[in-house]
Amino acid sequence: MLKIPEKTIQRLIIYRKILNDLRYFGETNLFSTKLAKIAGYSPVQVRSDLMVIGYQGSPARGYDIDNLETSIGSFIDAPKGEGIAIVGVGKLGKSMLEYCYWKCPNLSSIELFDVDSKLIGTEVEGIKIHHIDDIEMILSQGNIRVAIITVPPENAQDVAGRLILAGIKGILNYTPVRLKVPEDVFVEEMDMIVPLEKVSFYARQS
Amino acid sequence: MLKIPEKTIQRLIIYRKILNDLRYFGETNLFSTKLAKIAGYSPVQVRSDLMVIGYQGSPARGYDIDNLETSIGSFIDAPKGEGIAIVGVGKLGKSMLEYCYWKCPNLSSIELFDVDSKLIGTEVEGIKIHHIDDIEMILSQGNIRVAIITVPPENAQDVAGRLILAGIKGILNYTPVRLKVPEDVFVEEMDMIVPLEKVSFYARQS
DNA sequence: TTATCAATGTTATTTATTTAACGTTAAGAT
DNA sequence: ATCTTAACGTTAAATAAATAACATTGATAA
Ligand SMILES: NC(=O)c1ccc[n+]([C@@H]2O[C@H](COP(=O)([O-])OP(=O)(O)OC[C@H]3O[C@@H](n4cnc5c(N)ncnc54)[C@H](O)[C@@H]3O)[C@@H](O)[C@H]2O)c1
Ligand SMILES: NC(=O)c1ccc[n+]([C@@H]2O[C@H](COP(=O)([O-])OP(=O)(O)OC[C@H]3O[C@@H](n4cnc5c(N)ncnc54)[C@H](O)[C@@H]3O)[C@@H](O)[C@H]2O)c1
Repeated sequence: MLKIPEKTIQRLIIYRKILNDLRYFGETNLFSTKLAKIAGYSPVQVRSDLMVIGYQGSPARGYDIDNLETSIGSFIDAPKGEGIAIVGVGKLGKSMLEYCYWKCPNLSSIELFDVDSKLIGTEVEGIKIHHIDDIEMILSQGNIRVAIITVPPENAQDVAGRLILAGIKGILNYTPVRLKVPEDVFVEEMDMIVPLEKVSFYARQS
Repeated sequence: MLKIPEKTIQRLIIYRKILNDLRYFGETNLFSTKLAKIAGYSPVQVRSDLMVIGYQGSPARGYDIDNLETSIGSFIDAPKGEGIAIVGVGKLGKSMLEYCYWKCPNLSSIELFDVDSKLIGTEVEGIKIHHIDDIEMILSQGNIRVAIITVPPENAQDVAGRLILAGIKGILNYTPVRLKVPEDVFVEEMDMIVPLEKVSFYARQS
């Protein structure tokens, strides 16, 4: 299979979100120029990205919003929806859970894990918190491949190891720890310190 | 001035963090190979990144950790420390504030803003929350160029506009809204939905 | 019916970034 | 003292990504 650049995938996801918003406002079609303008890229960029998923527009009417949104969806999304695990249901974990719960479009299930005995068995958004020791058992049942880590830094590597044993292939890492993982596990760093320092650097340049 | 790639800046920040950790454990020097291994890049990448800041190591002893950390710092950091504004002191904003307050190394000041009359005047971590209407007045005094937006999506664009009027040049945007900003304002998207869908996509491929 | 035109899909070019190659350096061994 | 060697700094090559160029499409109007 031919390798699709991460940046392209990222932009496709952004296009999809924009299309969804526009559809909500009753728009039915648009040209690459408009999509590019909203997304903040060039029209050529947009067109060549759409080439990747093989979507065909019309020179006269541009792209059909409904259609294109569906096409991107069937390219990006898991066919049966994605299940995720959130490990560490503290302040940040709870915030992320609530956000996912209300805002993520293609989420089929959420599992919660912690070690705090005061939390185990309680519910957030109607979802029960399990003990981290049960993670392999619980994840072996469903088809959950993605996890969010929001535990204290000192437990992050240990948790990552357990997640991988339980079959997790993608991680959103909110801790400042650089996790050691096998090659086939995809980690996305969510810590704010790197972006904050980067923004601070560029803000100073301008 | 010659343009430095964003990726290089990002990696330099990561190197610095690693060096800091190693120094904490009493290490005094290291080779590009080791730094690369921990950071997850190639040794050549590391060496050519360090070339950008003009740091010289020794073929025999590699890099002096203390020295290199300082060199990266004086290249990346604002000389007098960076001040930031956090707009929207809700669940997420508070979480970010506490994290910055305890974890950010080069932060000289934090200003908080909200609209909720129940919050105005109260303190978090000893920092008073101001009304958003006072933002221009307050930011005009200090040298704050960076802001974090954690308000509801419907207010994000309005807040961004006010921040820019108040002289902000860099934004960490935690809302799912794609902000319209002038060319010289640097925006970093912090929303989790794009990364989550991306990770989900790649997790499925592997 | 056919000419026009604006926007598309695709290939070619340019630019940016990463990786490889190689000469240089200095500590430690002979 | 000089040889060896492993790691550095730098230049050159390769790869990846974005942009530009251009041929193609099909709706519209003469
Ligand atoms: N990315 C960011 O911008 C950002 C912002 C704030 C916090 N953080 C990081 O996120 C993490 C969580 O922060 P928080 O403020 O929510 O902390 P918190 O203390 O409120 O929550 C941590 C939770 O993890 C649980 N936990 C501890 N060890 C565990 C384990 N082995 N398995 C499962 N659960 C475990 C704790 O019981 C607790 O409920 C920290 O690493 C913090 O540094 C990141
Ligand atoms: N990036 C992520 O992963 C992530 C996660 C959770 C939430 N979010 C987003 O972050 C934002 C905040 O989420 P939250 O859960 O903290 O919401 P919240 O309602 O707890 O907090 C929002 C705060 O913003 C204040 N506010 C509203 N309008 C304002 C204005 N014009 N100026 C200043 N302050 C104003 C409110 O008074 C409130 O205190 C939302 O946009 C949400 O979608 C993002």
